[in-house]
Amino acid sequence: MKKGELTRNAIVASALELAGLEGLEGITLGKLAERMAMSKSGVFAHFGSREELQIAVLKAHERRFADDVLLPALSRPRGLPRVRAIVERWIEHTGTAGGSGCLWIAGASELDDRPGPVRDVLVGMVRGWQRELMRAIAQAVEAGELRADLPPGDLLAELFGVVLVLHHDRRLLRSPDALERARRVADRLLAAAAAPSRRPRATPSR
Amino acid sequence: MKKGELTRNAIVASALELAGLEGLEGITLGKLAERMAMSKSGVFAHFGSREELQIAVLKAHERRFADDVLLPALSRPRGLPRVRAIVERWIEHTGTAGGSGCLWIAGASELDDRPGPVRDVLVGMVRGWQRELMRAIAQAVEAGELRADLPPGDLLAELFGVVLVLHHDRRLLRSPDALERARRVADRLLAAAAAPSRRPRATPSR
DNA sequence: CCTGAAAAAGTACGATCGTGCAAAAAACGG
DNA sequence: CCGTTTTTTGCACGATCGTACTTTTTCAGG
Repeated sequence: MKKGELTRNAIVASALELAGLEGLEGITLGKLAERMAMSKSGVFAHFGSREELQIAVLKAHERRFADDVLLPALSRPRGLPRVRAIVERWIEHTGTAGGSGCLWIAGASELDDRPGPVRDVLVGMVRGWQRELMRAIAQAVEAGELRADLPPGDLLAELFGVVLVLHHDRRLLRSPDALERARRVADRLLAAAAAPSRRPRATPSR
Repeated sequence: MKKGELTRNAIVASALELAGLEGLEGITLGKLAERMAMSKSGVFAHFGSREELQIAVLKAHERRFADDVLLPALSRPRGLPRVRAIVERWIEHTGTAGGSGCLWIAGASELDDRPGPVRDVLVGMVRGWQRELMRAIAQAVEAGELRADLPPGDLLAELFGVVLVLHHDRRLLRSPDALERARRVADRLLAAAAAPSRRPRATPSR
């Protein structure tokens, strides 16, 4: 019970890479077999079906995403600092992931009209991530660091938008300044959502 | 020189519908032939290749997009009202287009790593649209209705983000309140980007 | 080293894909 | 109505796809 799991992991890793390049639907037993220098049947045997493989890839991405974005931020004090850390790492993750884009974002377009278990898994993961970020925001609101008078879902959506635009502009338009713009806009959004400090210095500019 | 163009248009229309359902890569000569109740070769003959067909579909979408979003807004006075009209219609277009999503957004994910003429056409269209919106924003800045001290590209990105989130949440997560949230967030973003009025009434709420 | 189990390969299948090419059908101008 | 051009069909091709099965190779434990 050793060799099997080992190559299975190798296959998933290779498939994850391939998916970043060609999308979830681009994962093909043939291409994967060639990449792994083994037979199609050999690859297939480790997963009962292609869908199972795709799900395994999604799970691998989830693990990597958690390691890159969420876990490191959890060591920061809860409240605004943690929210900032999450957003910062999220942007970094999306804006630099070696060529390959975020599987969740790419998968959203591919699967949004294709019902099935793969779609369900993806939806669950995205929902889970949104819940996680929402929780961090709620803590910052409780701590009085973020305004309580605007829906937390709105801030979540604004930040999500920054990441989606970053992904879009970097990958489709190859815009070189998408990354720094994302950082700038995220900062401004967080600043606008910050609770007014005790002594508000009006227009700190100038 | 009549019948040909007629069926060609019908094919493109059907393909546009299909693309909204299955994505640009989901356009298949077979499926299209079935939909049109004609032979694969009959469909194929009107376009020299599948890529040509995809490009024709992209152009059809562009025309529809211009008719729905840009043209009606051009009748509004230039400046902030026109910007507002564009954003409003853009959100409506993205948030209600009968089930089918925005081809540009869906295509962005499919084509971002697939070089070729189709990708080039898509990039050109998106760039053109951004330029158009940027122009409207610049006019509002010139008119003194929007602050001049923040990069116009930033506002563009923020608004683009709203639309991308709307598309994502509606189609993948089937979130029922995505549309109203998009309107709310867009309003807030525009308000935040508005130039401070002569006599600023602080916090008009309450 | 031998043996039973696990992993990988081999092979075949029906589908569907985009595309070429020759034949047929339909549309059109005189 | 006829002849020509345009539009559409029919058929074939090589590729690739996911999957079911049988067989071979590789591995691990006594």
